[in-house]
Amino acid sequence: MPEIARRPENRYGNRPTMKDVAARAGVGLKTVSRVVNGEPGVTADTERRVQEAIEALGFRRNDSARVLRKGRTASIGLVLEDLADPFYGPLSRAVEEVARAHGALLFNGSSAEDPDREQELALALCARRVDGLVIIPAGGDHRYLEPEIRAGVATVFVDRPAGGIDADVVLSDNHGGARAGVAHLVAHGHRRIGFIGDMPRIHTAAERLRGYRTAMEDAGIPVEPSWTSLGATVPERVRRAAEEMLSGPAPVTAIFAGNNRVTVTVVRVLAELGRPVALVGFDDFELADLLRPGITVVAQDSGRLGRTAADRLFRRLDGALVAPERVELPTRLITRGSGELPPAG
Amino acid sequence: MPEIARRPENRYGNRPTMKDVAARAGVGLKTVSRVVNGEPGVTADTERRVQEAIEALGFRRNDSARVLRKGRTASIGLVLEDLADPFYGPLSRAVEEVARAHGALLFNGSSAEDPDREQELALALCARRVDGLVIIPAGGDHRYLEPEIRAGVATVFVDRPAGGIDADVVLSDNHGGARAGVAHLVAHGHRRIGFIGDMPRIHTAAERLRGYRTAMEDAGIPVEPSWTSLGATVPERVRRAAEEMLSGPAPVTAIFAGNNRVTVTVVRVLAELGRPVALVGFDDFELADLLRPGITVVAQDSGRLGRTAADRLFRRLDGALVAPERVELPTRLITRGSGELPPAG
DNA sequence: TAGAGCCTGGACAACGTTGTCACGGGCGGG
DNA sequence: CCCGCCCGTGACAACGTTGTCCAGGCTCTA
Repeated sequence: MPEIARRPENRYGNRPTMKDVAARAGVGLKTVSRVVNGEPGVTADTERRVQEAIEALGFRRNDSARVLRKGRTASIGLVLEDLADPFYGPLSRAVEEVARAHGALLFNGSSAEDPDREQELALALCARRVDGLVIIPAGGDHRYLEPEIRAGVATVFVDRPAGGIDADVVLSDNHGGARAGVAHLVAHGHRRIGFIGDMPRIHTAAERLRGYRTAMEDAGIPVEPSWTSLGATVPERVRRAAEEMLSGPAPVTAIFAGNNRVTVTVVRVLAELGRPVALVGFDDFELADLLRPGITVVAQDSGRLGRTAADRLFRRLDGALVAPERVELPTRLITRGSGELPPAG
Repeated sequence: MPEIARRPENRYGNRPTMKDVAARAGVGLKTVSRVVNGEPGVTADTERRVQEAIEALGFRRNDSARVLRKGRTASIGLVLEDLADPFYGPLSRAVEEVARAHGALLFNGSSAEDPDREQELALALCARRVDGLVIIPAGGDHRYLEPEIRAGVATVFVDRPAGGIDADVVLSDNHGGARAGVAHLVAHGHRRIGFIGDMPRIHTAAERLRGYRTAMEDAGIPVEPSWTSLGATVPERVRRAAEEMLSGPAPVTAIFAGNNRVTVTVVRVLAELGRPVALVGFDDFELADLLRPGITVVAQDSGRLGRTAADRLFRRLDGALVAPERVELPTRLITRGSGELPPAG
């Protein structure tokens, strides 16, 4: 009966370990570890022998084992809504850069705006023992993270606040931004101003709606129910909402769009309409300046959101034991033409 | 002398382990493992006791240790050029979805078009023992991955081919796409056609240039050196290149733009010019249809690139021992107006 | 030249999990 | 009624690394 190979054939495809390197170099295990980690206490000659063995075998340290031993994984997790959404690209990249500066790798996952999936992802990342989490909440209840945070997972929420727990949050000034955007329309003579936004269970959507209402109240304009559309932002629905507001005996003369997907659809509707209607959108987007007219927007800096959040996270990992904080970043109104159109009719 | 705590204070923030759960439930370690993993052979009563202990302690399995024992990490790495680039968003998301379907998590890193950084990232991921890698090459030499691939890391290259090693590659038909785009301009009567692209050391850029040359040759048009601009795609340079081609006694009447960043800059230049110049761009981009004229593009499906690559990767992980293959996905010409302008002058 | 101290290197345990195996008790069949 | 089998359970080793500690040989000084 032939001897069965002891090493299971396909663990890491039978990778060499420090033990193998040590055997080949004729030194002890720990000496290899020292060389690999650049620790002092190894003579030049020994080091050379070890290096040669490493080269020859194609050894690469198994960071999984290292992690197990050291207790830190040097990795963080980012849970966002959709990697494919241009808004999250710069945010994601910014988080990555900060992580890189701290020698950490980044796990990335999309919740697809589904609270269950967000939880599943976040907990899977915790099981991997990421050192920290940056979460763009999809759900409104994050108590499931309580044991994790207590156990030391640094956690920062971005773009939307956490629900039910006390944690760091980095937000844009959605209320103030929307208020300023709508006030801008008012300043240009509009009174019948429509608002098309996302489901109000999403915090940013609710805040922007609130900003709209505040601005209208500031201007002493009572808001007609038909001027407001909340709900899914699939193009067909936005299109229908816009068309309804723009028809009838007293149509709106300006629209405030609650996010970039809405803005784009509204631009399409207006292009077909022929009649000039003022438009201000929340979120900047590429090429907004190239359209005719250029689209006036309330811009938030998604890269800065990510950088701020990641900075906070690593400060916490570096031992800062400050109380959880809520940071609100300012928005910026960029005028390009569409928001400065006078009311028609 | 007080007893010093045995448990180092801040490993995983002193998380409970299976051992702790076992002690609390009054069962053996392995029984906890069985419950956690849903293995059979545990009575309902025992299971209940274990579950209670898990809840009470807030236990979560340490997948790092699990990985060490099992040899598979259920994670894959994606090395791309820039997460913030809209082209990579859908690609990244597609890879993530496939990974998710296979129960794997996704590491994500940007090489910033720097070969050293690509290598550093890829090797860091290998050290974490990712099961597989999806790489969008920044460099032209990937022999550094040879030992890793031999050791069993499934590797698929996307968007650009690997250098120096035999591995799976998923590409767009850059040559054919560019050729078709330029031929489209020729068909609309243009003969003096400019090409503005990226550095030819980037494979896609070189292929698209080749496609341009093939199309010109097909049409029997000799290419003037001044019609071609290759190099960094920072806006200022593209702008200068475009302005040069468009001036002089025999300016180009059409421009083929080698990627979406170039296209956008060219659109800006043309908008300022006032004179109609035909334009076809490689890569589609959002809102291309809303510009006046709409921008005609050669579109590639970045999501499909990612999906195809990830599918291949997991097929390999599932044991398929097929030879490395080169897959080329078709591109699609989308006419929107800018490519159908007749030559001016 | 002898003793003290330093410097290099290795043996060993531990990290938290899973695979292997053995043990004991209950039950069914002969 | 007894034997054997199966089922539930737990002890133990192993995964690959790092931290601790000790041994042995060297150098430097008195």
